[in-house]
Amino acid sequence: MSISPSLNPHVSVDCVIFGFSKETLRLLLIKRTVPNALTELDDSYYALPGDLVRDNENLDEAAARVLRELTGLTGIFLQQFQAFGDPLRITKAKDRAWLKGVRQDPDARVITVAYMALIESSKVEIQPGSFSKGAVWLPIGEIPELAFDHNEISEGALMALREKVQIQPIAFELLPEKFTMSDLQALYETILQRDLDKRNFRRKMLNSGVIAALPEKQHGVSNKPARYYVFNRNLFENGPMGFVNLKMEGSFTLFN
Amino acid sequence: MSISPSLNPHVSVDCVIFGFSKETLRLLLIKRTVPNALTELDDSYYALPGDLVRDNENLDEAAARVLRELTGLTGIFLQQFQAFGDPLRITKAKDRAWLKGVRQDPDARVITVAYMALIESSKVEIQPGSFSKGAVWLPIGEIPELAFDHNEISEGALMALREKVQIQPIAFELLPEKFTMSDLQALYETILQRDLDKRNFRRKMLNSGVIAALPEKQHGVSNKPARYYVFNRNLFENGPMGFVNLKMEGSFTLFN
DNA sequence: TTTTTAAGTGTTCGTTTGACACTAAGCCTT
DNA sequence: AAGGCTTAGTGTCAAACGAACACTTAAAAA
Repeated sequence: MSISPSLNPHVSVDCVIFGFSKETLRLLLIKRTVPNALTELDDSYYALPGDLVRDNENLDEAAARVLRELTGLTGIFLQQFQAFGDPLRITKAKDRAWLKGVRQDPDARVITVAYMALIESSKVEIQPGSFSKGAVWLPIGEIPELAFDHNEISEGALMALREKVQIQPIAFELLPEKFTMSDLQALYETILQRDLDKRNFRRKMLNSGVIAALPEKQHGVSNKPARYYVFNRNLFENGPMGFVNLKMEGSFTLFN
Repeated sequence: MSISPSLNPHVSVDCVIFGFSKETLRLLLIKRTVPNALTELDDSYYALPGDLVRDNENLDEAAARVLRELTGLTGIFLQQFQAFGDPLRITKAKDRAWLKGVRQDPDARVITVAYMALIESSKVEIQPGSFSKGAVWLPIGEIPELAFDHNEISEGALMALREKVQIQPIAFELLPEKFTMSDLQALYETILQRDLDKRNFRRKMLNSGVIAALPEKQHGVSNKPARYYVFNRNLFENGPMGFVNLKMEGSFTLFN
């Protein structure tokens, strides 16, 4: 290890992008292909979308850019949750092979600031571009070995999400505009990994004032049609640059 | 702004060190003297203790080192809370003057990972060394303009502390081994900036099991002597490298 | 002995939580 | 048309918790 200035650590942002579909919480991961695969190893693997922070942007902007370049979306719930900077982050052979194709100094250390994003997965249209070698939504229970320390980062994001969701009404970011109580409950149950009582859940949600009932109900379902609800967007305000911040203070706790 | 590799951002850690004395919450700040003060400006100012992260250490280690080099203490509650990386962090004249004396490339951007530390302030003995130009405990209500974006970082730390303290029993880190209920309540009231009901506070604390009564009471006070309590250290476990992690899960909420 | 100061103590009421089981509405099948 | 299937939707009660509230006690000082 040199101490020359050129080996200052690189600083990147990585986005742990959560979605919810088919009753499962999923992560949006990108497929990396090692450019010059001289090895016999499988030459592709998954990673969190991320990029080096550019000279002229701050960390939030860098994360928003990564998200936009991959999904085309802006104004998404996006929150920094932890910085990772172990000097031994980059040890896997595949990681080193990939870096060689991409960086001037593949031996330099990388410190990454991790963000979590919550998006309604049906909104996402993967953008053509450097990320688009292939991006997939993988259920959180089926995440394979990822690049670098991205497994650890994903775990951290999930833990942070579980905590957040019990304090602030942010889970709605993962649902479409209109949703049923059952949708919402299934989402919370998936995130928290435990069953919630239906009646208590409804009572709590309705009393809290974070959702409002629509006159509309489901159509064409082969059972009693469920009422649709919307999240009460009055609780939100728009932050400095397209970010969404919660106005609501405290007082949103859950169940059982 | 160049894009040459030598202008990779620097990565530093900064420690927001909280202490509690004379019924006030305080920050431990260091005094910086601009080496070649060619200006007429006052040539010293306060900053958060911090340092560049070294090649061979991870972020937690760097923060622990900064804390140790300044205070001589190890095994302190120390927790990362946010990374700051605005490209315009370094604009003040004093900051630039100081950097010129210290860095090879004073124009390079610095991204800092901020930690908060909770220590019993009477334990601190300021160590001789690079920080020791002068270090002081300043009440959080009387923090002057600090270096870089350190005011913003301190504010963030205080907000993070307020949140944390309501969820996990960490405030004890700021008190001596033995303390009275009134000490404890005064601490919470200071952190949360609101009054708490004495009887409800006692009940909550005792029922929660996080403190245990000692047989011992105060001596030589000119009023009814208060009982001493200790924090129940069984709730803690020692983390990988002298860090202290909480075992306790959820279920520690406060009042009013 | 009285005064001053801070410690210590219980109860009541309203709210919130958690446990729990049946009816309603629509489609599908026969 | 009737019955079956599936999911939506609803209320009550008991226990725990939270908030409000005032007097007595122990020690030193005057």
